[in-house]
Amino acid sequence: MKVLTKSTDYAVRALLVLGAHEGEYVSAKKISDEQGIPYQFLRRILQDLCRYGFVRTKEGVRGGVMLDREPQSIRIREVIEIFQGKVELSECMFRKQLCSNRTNCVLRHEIMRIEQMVNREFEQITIGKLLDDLEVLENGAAKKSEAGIQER
Amino acid sequence: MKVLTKSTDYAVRALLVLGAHEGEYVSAKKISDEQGIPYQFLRRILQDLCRYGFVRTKEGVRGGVMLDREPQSIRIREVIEIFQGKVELSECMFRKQLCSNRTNCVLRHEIMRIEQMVNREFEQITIGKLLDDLEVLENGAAKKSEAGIQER
DNA sequence: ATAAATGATACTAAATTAGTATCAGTTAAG
DNA sequence: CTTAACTGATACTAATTTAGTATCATTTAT
Repeated sequence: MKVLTKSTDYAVRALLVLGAHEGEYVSAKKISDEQGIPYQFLRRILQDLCRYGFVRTKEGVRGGVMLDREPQSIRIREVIEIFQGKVELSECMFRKQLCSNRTNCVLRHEIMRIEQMVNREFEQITIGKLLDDLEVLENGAAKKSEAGIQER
Repeated sequence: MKVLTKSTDYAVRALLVLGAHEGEYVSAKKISDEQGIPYQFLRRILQDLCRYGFVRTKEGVRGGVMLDREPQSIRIREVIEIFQGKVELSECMFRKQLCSNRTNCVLRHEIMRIEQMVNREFEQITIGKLLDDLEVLENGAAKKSEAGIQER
């Protein structure tokens, strides 16, 4: 049972990189190299993020991709929904108006409950929050930044 | 994002049927017909459930499958693990001792938290509990049992 | 003019999930 | 003592989803 696909994972990672460079255009090439994400795959992901208004792009030399929303406003749930669709139950339960057999219903009910929980959780996690976590991590690891050393 | 596969869904439904007939051998054929589950598919699922000790089987005429554990002791988490493996994160995060890059770590951390939640939930749902829910449903639908009809 | 970028989109490959088929062996019952 | 109703074991195919590659056109800074 895998929760996140590569697409979602890569998208989040790309958004984090962009969040760390707000206001700048960063090229897909750079993100790809930095994060070890297959270039063409990442390209498509970024195009999707653009279509959905998460990022804006600029063509040509010195172009690239830039966040187009506040990091704190970008919820992981949204990202998951773009690349994996809505969290849904054992789907069998949807087709046929309402599940024809009762045994189905009871499981369905429990699963819907759990899925709502999961959705609420993913709703609370934002790119902004993850960036904060990242910062804490970096500062903990080695308190640099005194000399203004930029790290990865 | 699909939570349960057909295998798990079918397995749970089969276990519910068996739980409703404790102490009797029920044939795969009957379960298949009753629940609309592809016969051969169900057969394999039942064999797995047998290997893992959830049910016992009896060959030959009048044979079939019977629960081999208390319904209340069978946790949905166990069933999911048999057919879908452990609930795991975006796997990319496991390979390589610990995720090589930091951006990975922060998401990973959150996802592990959520997955633990989900696991705890699925741990709480048992076949016995679902059977109880079912009973409530049925009684609500048409209150018989006044005449002492044994139900489950 | 050219190199560095994205836009759009088609294609392939790999993995997972779902479903089918076959044959051998067991057993109750007529 | 045969037959029909069962499971055991396992191989196979099909469908779907996920992952990754490739190509060509267009834009733009230098």
